[in-house]
Amino acid sequence: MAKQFSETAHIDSVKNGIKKCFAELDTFTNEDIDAAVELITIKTLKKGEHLLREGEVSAKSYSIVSGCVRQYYLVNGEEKTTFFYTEGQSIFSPNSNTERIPVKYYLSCVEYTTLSVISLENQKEMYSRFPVLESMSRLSLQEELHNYQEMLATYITTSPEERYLNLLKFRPELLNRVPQYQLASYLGVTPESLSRIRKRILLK
Amino acid sequence: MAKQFSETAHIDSVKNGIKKCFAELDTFTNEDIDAAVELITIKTLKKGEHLLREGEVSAKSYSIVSGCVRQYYLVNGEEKTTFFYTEGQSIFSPNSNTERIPVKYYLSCVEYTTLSVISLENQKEMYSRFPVLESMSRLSLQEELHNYQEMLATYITTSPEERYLNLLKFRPELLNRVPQYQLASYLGVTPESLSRIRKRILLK
DNA sequence: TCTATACATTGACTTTGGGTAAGAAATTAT
DNA sequence: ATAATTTCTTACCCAAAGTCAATGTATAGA
Repeated sequence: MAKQFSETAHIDSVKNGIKKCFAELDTFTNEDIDAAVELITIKTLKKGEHLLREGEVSAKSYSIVSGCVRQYYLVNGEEKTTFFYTEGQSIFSPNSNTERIPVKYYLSCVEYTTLSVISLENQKEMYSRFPVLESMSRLSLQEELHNYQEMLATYITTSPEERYLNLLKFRPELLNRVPQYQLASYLGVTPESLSRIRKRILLK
Repeated sequence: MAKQFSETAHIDSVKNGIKKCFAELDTFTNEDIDAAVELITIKTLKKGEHLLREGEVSAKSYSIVSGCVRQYYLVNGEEKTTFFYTEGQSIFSPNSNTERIPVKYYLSCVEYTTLSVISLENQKEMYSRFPVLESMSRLSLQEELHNYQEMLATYITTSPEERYLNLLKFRPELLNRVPQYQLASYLGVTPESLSRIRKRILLK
């Protein structure tokens, strides 16, 4: 990823990828697809750059094409990580979007990240033009709610060590992509404790 | 709540209460309201009775009129409480409803509880007849998602003691309604630890 | 390539929570 | 009202996690 990497070429190829996704639904004509993709923009962010900061109002929905975005809160000077978004996951702040309420968290890139972005206005337009997409999004809203219900339940019912083992099982890629101190705060422990947990597990 | 308590009278008064709620929206005629309320049933449950058990498929949505419902998981013999629903809150299992997937948790009444119930079919009918209600429900779905995002974040970023203090601040009624061992598992600790936490706080 | 910085591990010590068991207090049922 | 049961508290000891400080190890920048 040095001299010969062209951002514009990258973005074009991403847009083509999205068109292919639409094509697979095969309810759309080519013109439909072009029109829909017109409503989307592609955004790339370098490692460490922020997508959103505490106090800002979100007026967009994102979907991760490649890379990793971390959600964290700043609680008296400390970053408390609450989520990692990776390929295929979408990011939106339900009530900030609809009610113009500032968010309380940060969204920061763990690595070079490519996102598809759609503004609220364009989203409305897209839904009114392609109602299928709206029902799809309602379904994914429901699924997302269900996911969060389960995540909360899992968090309440497990110890840090179990959470680390769950991470190993269900999102092993994260371990190689994310610095340990961020994983630690995601698991609800200090980096020192995570280090000890890892040691304990190795000894078994 | 003894001899002179009449269940049917209670249910009638609850239905009237609901009609008044609809009336306040004032987009409905009286016939509309009657028709809508026809689609709803009222259910009462005694303390300790279950609304839903692990393995069952939920085909209904509930809203608490009065009382308190506890959600818990059974993890190798232990009840792990993950939520308390009280007056005004609604209970539904997004993906069990739409995908017919069995739920993994229990819903049990902490005290005598009155619920309004609507089946999925009736819900569809209600939405097609009164589209306002559908957009309202989509909004509340979003809000619910936002709530869960915040709850997860809060849970990750706080200690059991802080969570207890938060409960004191934001849901103090729960402390008098819910037995401590259930609160304890909701806070992610044993009853003994909650007892110690309470003592520690008193000493400050 | 070397250096500065960030990140990870380890150790000593403190605090907090878990496990068990016993007894006190409060509820519930008879 | 009394007995039975459930719930809550306390005490003990142990394990796990927090804190602080020191030491390695990686990484990124100059």
